[in-house]
Amino acid sequence: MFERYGFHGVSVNQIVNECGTSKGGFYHHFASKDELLFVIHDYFISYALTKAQEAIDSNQLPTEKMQKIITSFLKVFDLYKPHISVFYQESIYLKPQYVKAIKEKRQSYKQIIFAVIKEGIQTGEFRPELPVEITGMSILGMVNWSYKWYKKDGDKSIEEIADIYVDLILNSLLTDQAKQEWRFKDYFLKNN
Amino acid sequence: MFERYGFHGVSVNQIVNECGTSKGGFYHHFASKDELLFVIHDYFISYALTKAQEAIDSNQLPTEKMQKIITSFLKVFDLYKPHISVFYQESIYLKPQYVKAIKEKRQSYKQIIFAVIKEGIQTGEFRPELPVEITGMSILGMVNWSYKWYKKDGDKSIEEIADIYVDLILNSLLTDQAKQEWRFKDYFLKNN
DNA sequence: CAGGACAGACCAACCAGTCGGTTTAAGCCT
DNA sequence: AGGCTTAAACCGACTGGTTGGTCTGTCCTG
Repeated sequence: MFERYGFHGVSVNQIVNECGTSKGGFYHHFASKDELLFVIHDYFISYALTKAQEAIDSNQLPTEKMQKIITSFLKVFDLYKPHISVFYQESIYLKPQYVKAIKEKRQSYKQIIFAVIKEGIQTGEFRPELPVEITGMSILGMVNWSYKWYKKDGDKSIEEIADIYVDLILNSLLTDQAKQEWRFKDYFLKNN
Repeated sequence: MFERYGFHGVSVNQIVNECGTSKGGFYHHFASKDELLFVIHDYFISYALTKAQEAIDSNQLPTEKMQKIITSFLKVFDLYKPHISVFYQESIYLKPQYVKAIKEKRQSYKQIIFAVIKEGIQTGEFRPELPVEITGMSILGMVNWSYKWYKKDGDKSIEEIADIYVDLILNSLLTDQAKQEWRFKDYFLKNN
């Protein structure tokens, strides 16, 4: 077996070749390959966190907050697909300091989602029998996974996908009573 | 910077050391590291596929089929968590022949889920306004992602998590009419 | 002419895979 | 039962090649 296929993610040599630069240039700007990966991750996670924070800081109903979070979450995949793909290929064996920093930001995002679900249950919009953590993780998983299949030139735009996800999620979360309220009707897909 | 942390997944040396065997022994049983990874993946994906196939071959309502698929899907994470973890760390740069074989099995699984959703829409159990592919991918993502956080000794058992996921998914899928039918009541969480 | 930006040869570490040799154990003959 | 044969199981030093990172030096700009 002689064939090799480029084993372990993207090497620094590949990066500098495709950028038309050099090893020296690269290490002049980044302390290590780990740092580059961290910066790439920070770029898109910061966008997601900012948008989610904006949503929960607003004076809106939990349903509306959830809609805004899901929509901006999916938007991240549209804006930063390349960043995210690099990161998911490489992320496993970063130095502990970088892993820590990344985990903290992801933890914050998770907590925002949990907080909205809790608030929605308190206001009576969301079903009280739902366990906050598992429900939150299911939402995170459902949306996060879409980076694996979403294509910019696919059948559906990111906004259309977001509308579908919001419909699916709110159908799971809202109480029967809340679903019948007029103010929420715009969040559901039209029954053709 | 001298420190190294074992960069790219698990090396063959690490594997044979921890197994108390040797390079020679390893390559006596496997043609390549790729083949080992393929065998590991095939082990758990075959279980999932078999269970899902059993579900759709049964003479049951789409709702019941979906419940069986989700439950067995989650069970895979309980049974094969180590296999799955190894695979997700390593999978990116397999030789094309292995990638092809793996993608085919994953494609089959996807098609089974799509088929159940289609059938459910045809029988009137599931909401006709839902797009089959996106809905299917959202279910796949939601369940698949749980390998990242599920712990055997966590708060909730895999069966409890499955019950919650089935509730969430069926609340998204079922029509208002179907939800009120007596025969589906057991699939929903109790309203305490 | 000073200092940041960049180039690329170079290095030690590490990787998947090889190969000649050794151990183990089962089958067979007497 | 005990020796003989044979092949599979297993070992680990070794190889060719790639990796992340370093270092010396050059270029460019103020």
